[in-house]
Order: sequence, then structure tokens, then C-alpha cells
Amino acid sequence: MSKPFETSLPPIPFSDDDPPWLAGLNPEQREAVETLDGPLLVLAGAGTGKTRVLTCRIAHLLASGRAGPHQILAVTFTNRAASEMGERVERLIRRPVAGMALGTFHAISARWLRRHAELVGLTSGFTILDTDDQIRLIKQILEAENIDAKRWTPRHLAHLIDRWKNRALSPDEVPVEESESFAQGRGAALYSLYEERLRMLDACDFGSLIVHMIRIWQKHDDVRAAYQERYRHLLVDEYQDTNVAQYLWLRLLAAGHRNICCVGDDDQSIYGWRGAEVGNILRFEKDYPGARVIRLERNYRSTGHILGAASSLIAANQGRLGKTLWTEAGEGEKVRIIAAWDGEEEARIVCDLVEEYRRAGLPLDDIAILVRAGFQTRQFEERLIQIGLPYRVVGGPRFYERQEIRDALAYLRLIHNPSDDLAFERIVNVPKRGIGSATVQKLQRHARATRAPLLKAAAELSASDELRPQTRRALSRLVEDFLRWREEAQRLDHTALAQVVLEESGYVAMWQQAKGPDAPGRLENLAELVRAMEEFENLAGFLEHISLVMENETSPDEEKLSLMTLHAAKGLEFDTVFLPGWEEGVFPNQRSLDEGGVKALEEERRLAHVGLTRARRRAIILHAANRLIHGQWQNLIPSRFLDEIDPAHTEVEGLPGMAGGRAGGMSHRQIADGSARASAGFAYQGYDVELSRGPGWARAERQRRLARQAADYRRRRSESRDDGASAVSFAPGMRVFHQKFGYGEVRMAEGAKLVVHFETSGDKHVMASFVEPAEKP
DNA sequence: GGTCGCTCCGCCATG
DNA sequence: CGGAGCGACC
Repeated sequence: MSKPFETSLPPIPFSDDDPPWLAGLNPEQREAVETLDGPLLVLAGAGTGKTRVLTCRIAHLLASGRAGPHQILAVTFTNRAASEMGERVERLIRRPVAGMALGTFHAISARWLRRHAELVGLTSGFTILDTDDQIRLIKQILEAENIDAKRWTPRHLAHLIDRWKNRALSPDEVPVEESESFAQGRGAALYSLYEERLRMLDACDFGSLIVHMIRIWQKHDDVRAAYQERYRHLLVDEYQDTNVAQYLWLRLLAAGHRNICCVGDDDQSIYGWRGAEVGNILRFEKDYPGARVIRLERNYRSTGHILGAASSLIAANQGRLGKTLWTEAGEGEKVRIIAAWDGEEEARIVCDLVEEYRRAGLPLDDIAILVRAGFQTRQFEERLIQIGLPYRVVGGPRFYERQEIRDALAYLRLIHNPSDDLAFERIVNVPKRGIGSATVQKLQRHARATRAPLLKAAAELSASDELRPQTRRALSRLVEDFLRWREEAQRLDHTALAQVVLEESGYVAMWQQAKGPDAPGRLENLAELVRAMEEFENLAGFLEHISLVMENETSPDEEKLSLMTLHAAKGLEFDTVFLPGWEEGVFPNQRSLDEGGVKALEEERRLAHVGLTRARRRAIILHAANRLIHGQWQNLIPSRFLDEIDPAHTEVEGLPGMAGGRAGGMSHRQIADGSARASAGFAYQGYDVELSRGPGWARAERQRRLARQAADYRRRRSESRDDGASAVSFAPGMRVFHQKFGYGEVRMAEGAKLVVHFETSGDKHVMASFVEPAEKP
């Protein structure tokens, strides 16, 4: 994987007396480390020693006695960056740092929010919902609100809500025109309902973690003052990726002492799609008058040609703060550009080269394949498995996203937080207990009527005559199980509890009996889950970790080739980097362009720049002429980015064995100057159309979507439904009607529980939410 | 209420 | 092409 770059540092320009955290820094780096008071912005280009500045600065703060560990707050974007920073600081000062707040915005916010949960209507044991839970919850809301989930997808609303939270907008602050864009102007109202549901579930999504802390600090001066007082030195990594909410979060914290050091690079801002505001970095000096700005431009990572290629590419962007990277390393190898006939051949070329380099002595750890989108890894995985090269997919599907892990977690979540309805729904019939969707609907109806969590509704219904005896038995057994597990949670250690729960619920047995080839692996994952729990003090700590921090654990011992998205590669470096899939529509990505226009194109270009600058010595770009997309073969033309790279730094190669040296067509340049006209493969006439409207598949998909929406719209009827949530109170003597038992008279009423004497079936225990008042005959 | 098989959707990146 | 979701049938 990535290696720290100390090895390639120049001779130490300072005296031998310098401590390790000051030794070997260049003048700009040293200034950034030693400027401890007041606001400081470090504009650090790729490979200029950004992490080094941050870690040395922390070491300097500690060693100089300017701050104790508990007074330092260091925020990063990924858990990986946080742990790397922690390790490097400890290596520098040669002792463990305890008490320092170091982590992602989300992890730090979650920890703090637990202390003040009651201020925003939560308990300290609140659940953190991930995207999957979030979408399931929204889907339920859309259903309850009778909104056609085909026309207005839960995903879409989840996306909107996310964007609003990224800007720290509460439902009443959502601009009208944005609310208009969903379900005929109901966007903000649905957002509000969603927030209400979150509170009822005692839950929080990722965005809320940040927004809740902002609200708390805004409303409670004493709390804000305490945090400002305690964290006297703030350090922020990847400042260009902060969104408005995170920006406000930082500003509130820094308001008193203004000791805030932000490190970032506008040319590496690649998270605009999730609300990052490059504006934050551009306006730093305005926000913090008198701020120092230090530029780090000396690159210690890459050779000249790679740097030249990356610089010429990024120069096509407008509105940069502007940095000129330079290096004292030699020119090195030119960036190779290779054409392939199709995706399969592209994978073969890459793998052949990997083997070649490996034979030449290059460790696999020093090689990476960086793709634009996650699904592109598949063709490479297939090929790598075929030839038996060990590889790791960084940031692929996470451990806790697996079905069996999510199921097991749902059990634990529900024990920890009995209002976690999403967890309840997930496991109520897993393993199969004979509690099907009809029963769950009854539970939901009752829960809604009594404004109680599903588990409580289940307890009540299972003590009534509402359900068939068989279902009733199954449900009451489940309820009893949870009551018992909750008790056991008090005295059992959390790993033991997990084992008990997985056994007694029949969940382990379910997989033991499963015939599928993946069943053994799932059991292994469950064992791994229990093992992972051992590292935590309690269930709460573990649940927090798994939703916010847990990475995909792969044995780090074996030497492996890395396969990941460009986004996941930020902050890493490799000797040799392969950049496949540089075609119009793929990279730059068509959907991104459709949504974001020029701004999005610039972000794609920054992404390309990030990709190139990951390489120390060698970068190889590939593009294919044909690709199977959506199950359809498409002709593709090389990415415009290839034209933007100064040809002085590149070496364009044909495909071995093909006449004219070109695979399946031509270079972007050939097309641009018209020399492609004679080539077969695709119609040049269609070129402009394809470019402006995107590849055929994107167009076809849009048309399908429009047709679908029109059909859905025509189908829409004014179907009104009863949701049975009437709040009628019943008293003895009242005549009532029940769907299953017919007419009867109330004998006893105790809150939601009734005893009714029915004409046909005698006395029954029923729930108030299942009966309606009836006229006397 | 469970299961099989069909249809139809989606493939952009994250904590 | 692959997975989710739904409807028909057991």
C-alpha cells in the first residue's frame, strides 16, 4: 500500500539539533508546523507533504507544551486518514497519544452527541442509521403518505434530504423551489416527517450527527463555550472537501481562540456531489481575517513527466487558487496511453503488465488499478482470479453491509434500543417464524395508533386475541426472547450476549441448515463479528464503531495488488498506477456531466488529476473502443482528458499486433482533426450528437425513465386509504365493530387494551386500534 | 404464509 | 448482465 515518503526526502537543511518533528522539513513546511497561533491555511498540492505537516504540527504542539492531547482536535474525512495520522504522531513522539480528539467529523460528532442527546430529543443510546436504513425508512414514509414510490423514488428523496443536511438546513429552511422538486412540492414536508420518525426511532442519520451538534452549540451557549474552551487547537485535513454543515461546525468551535489550521488542495476537491464546497477553502481568508496562507508546491512523490502530465491536465480548469508543483526528481518515464479493443482486452493488458513489473522485482503492494466507478473493478477481478494474482479491493462492500452481519446487528441494535423499528422489521421473521407481512402490517398499524415502537406493539398484540393462535405464539416467543436478552445484557459481557442471541434466536441454525455454497462463509463472518466485538468495552461502543468506523478487514500480511475507485485512492500513493476506462461517458462520467455541467466536468478533471498524482514513478492510462454497458455493447471514444495532457509527457501506444497500431478505432486527437472519418467502427457524423447528448445507453435510459414516469402518472388514481390512526377512546358499554370478530360490546377498557364481548365469539382481548365505534342496532 | 420464477430496473463516487 | 421486487401458485 502507500508508503510514507520520508525515504525520498532531501537532505536535512536544518541543524542536527532539531527534534524529529522539525527535522527535514522544507522552509514552507516548517513555517506551517511552527505557526501555532491564529488561523492558518495550508494549500498543499498533491505529494507535497500535507500529512507530514499535520502530524509534525501535532507533535510540535504537544512537545512544546502549547497544548495537552485533550486540547487538540484533529478532523479528517476518512477513518483511514485518522488512524494513519494517529500512528504517525505516535511514531514521531515515541509514545501513545491518549485523549486527543482524532477522527472523522461523523465519529467525533457521534461521540459528543451522545453526551447531549437529550437536547435534541434523543437518548444517549440512539441508533445511527446507514444509507440502507435511511432509504427503508423513507420508503415507509412515502407509502404512508400515499406517494407513488415509482415516480418519486425513496433514493431520490434520501438524496435530497442528504443535500439539505449537508447545508445544515432544517425542514422549514428548505428553499421553496427545492421542495417543489419532489412530489408536487411536498419535499420539505416529507423531510419534516422523516425527522419526526427519526426522533421516534431514537435514531440519527449521518447528516444529523453534524447538524445536531451545530444546533446544540447555537442554542446552548454554555455547551458551546465548554467545547470552545476545551479544544484550543483545531486541525482540519482535506479542507476542500468540507460541506456547509461541517464548515459551520468548525466555525462555531473555532470562534473564540481562532487557532484553526486547515490543510487542503482545491485541485483535489472531488466531493462536490456530496455537498463539498470548494468555496470554503476559497473564502478562508475572509472568514478568518488575518489568516496566514502557506503554499506547499514542492512535490516529493512523483517524477517529472507524471507531474507535468497532471499539471497540464488540471490547467484546463478555471477558478483555481493556483499552485505550481515542482520536483527535483528526474523526468522519469513518460505517461503511457494504451488503446484496447474492449474491456476484456483492457484487463488483459493491465494484468500482463502487472506480471511483467512483478517479474522485474516490483512488489505488488506498489501497484494499483484506479477506476472511476466501483462496478468497473469486476472485469479486473475476473481476470486477476483467472491468472491467480492476489489483489485487494479497497473500499468495496463493507463487512457490515453483508446480509448476515446486518441481521445479527439488527438483533443487537434492538436489544440496545427497543425503539429501533427498522431493526425489528429486519429480523422479525428471520429466521422464519411464521410472522409474515400481514402480521407485520397489523403490528405497524397498532404501533402507529398508539405511537409506540413495534416491539411494544408486538408485546401488546401477542397478549391479545387479535392474531391467529399460531402467529400469536410465535410473536410472543419473540417478545419474550427480547425481554430475556435485555435482562441478560445487564449481566452478560457483550460478546457472550451476542453468542447467546445468535444461538437462541435460531439465526446460526438457519445458516447451518442452509444449503447454499455461501452458507459456511456467512457463519464464518458471524464468528468474525463476535471476535471483533471483543475489542470493545460494551455493546454501545461496538455499535458505534461498526456503523461509523469499521473498515473492511483484509489480511494485511500478504502482498497484494490494490484495486479501488479514484475517490478511495485519494491520499494514497503507489509506484505504478493503472488508470483504465478513460473514455467519454465513462470518464468523464456522463451522468455527472448531465447533472452538473461545467462544474461537474471540472470535478471530473480534478479526479483525473488525483489519479495521475497517485503515481510515484509510472502511470499507465488505458481506454477501450468497445464496452458492455447495461448488457449492451457500446462504441466509445477516448476521453477528452487525453487531449488535455501535454503530449510532451505522454507516449501513445498502439495495440501490439494491430495494423496501424490502433485498437478498435482511433485516438481522441484523430477524431478531433477529422482523420477518423475513414475509420470503421462508428459514424463520425454522429460524433457531435453523441458528445452533447451522451452515449446511446445514457440516452436510452433517460427515455425509458420518462416513459415509465408517464405511465405511472396515467396510472395514478385518487386512492384514499384509511390508516386507522384515529384516536377514539372506548368505554365500557360502547358498541364496536371489529374486522375479524364482528359486532360486540366493550366490557373493559384499559388504555389501548379492551375486553369486548362479541355477538358471535364471546369475550376477546382486542386492541383499541383494531375496532371502530358502531351504531346501536 | 412461503417459494419459485418472471419482469424490470440500474451503473457514480462516501461517512 | 445481475439483483430486487412482485405476482402466481403451493
